[in-house]
Amino acid sequence: MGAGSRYDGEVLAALRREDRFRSCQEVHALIADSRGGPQRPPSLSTVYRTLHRLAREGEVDTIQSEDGERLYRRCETPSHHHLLCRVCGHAQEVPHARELRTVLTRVERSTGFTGLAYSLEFAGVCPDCA
Amino acid sequence: MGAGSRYDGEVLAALRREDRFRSCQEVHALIADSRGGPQRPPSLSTVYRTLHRLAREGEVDTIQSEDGERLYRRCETPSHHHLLCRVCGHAQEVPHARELRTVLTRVERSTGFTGLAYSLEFAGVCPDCA
DNA sequence: GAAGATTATGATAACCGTTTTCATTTTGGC
DNA sequence: GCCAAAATGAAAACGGTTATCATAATCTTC
Ligand SMILES: [Mn+2]
Ligand SMILES: [Mn+2]
Ligand SMILES: [Zn+2]
Ligand SMILES: [Zn+2]
Repeated sequence: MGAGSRYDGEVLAALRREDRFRSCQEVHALIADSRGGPQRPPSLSTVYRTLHRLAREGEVDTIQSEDGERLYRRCETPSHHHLLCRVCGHAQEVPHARELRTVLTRVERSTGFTGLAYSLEFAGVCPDCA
Repeated sequence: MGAGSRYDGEVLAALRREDRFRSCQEVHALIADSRGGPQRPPSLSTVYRTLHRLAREGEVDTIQSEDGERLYRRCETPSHHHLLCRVCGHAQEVPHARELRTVLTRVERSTGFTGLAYSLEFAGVCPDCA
């Protein structure tokens, strides 16, 4: 059932090229650049389809930029939050914050909501940009 | 310096009509519906401009829906997180979680990032939908 | 390995929320 | 009222994403 694309490897490699979230069009350009020779890169359609599927399969994480662009990143650890540099866009994973367990049960009890989930993201200025 | 629109009142009233995040086009439709008589509603452009400015001024909060739509809500408390029902879309504010102070300083120290900010959102199933 | 069915790909158009443009209308100061 | 400044409406432009469909690659079965 390997319902995969022949470009999965190159797409994931492009995402790993630098530690930041990338748009589909950036990934497409990165793949094109990484091919010196005359071999043609995948079409933009294929990159869109591949990233969409990789996200659905949980292979890549997605966020939405402020202007509605979908950005992708290949994450390493299973449970983490994202920390982004506001200046250079550098992204890194920070370990899951245990304190959120307490918060979660408190919110569940005080509101009556069930099946609670959360999303926590950080933004700041990285050491290089400071 | 009241650089406001003559429709601010109606836009905010539409947002308050029901407790959920609304898109610009929804707000536009709500305003149109709320006018029984022959008086014409504001144009869609004006609603876009008004919501954009109200968000910039901090009068309304914005989030991005999964498909990239910008959604707006008129919030009441100064510091809070959002809790959304996955079924009906109901939104409510939950008080700011103090535990995040600890998390924030820990992330700052362990990563070297400065000027850290966070965004924490909750989603679940509200009592009515359960 | 050939024939046919199935799936992936590429080029293009369609889609849709949002922004820009600009002519017209409304507002505010004098 | 008169003029300048700001707001509005209608339409076009924009940009990221998805849908379409003909073609190409891959897989199945014999
Ligand atoms: Mn991640
Ligand atoms: Mn809010
Ligand atoms: Zn940086
Ligand atoms: Zn509900």
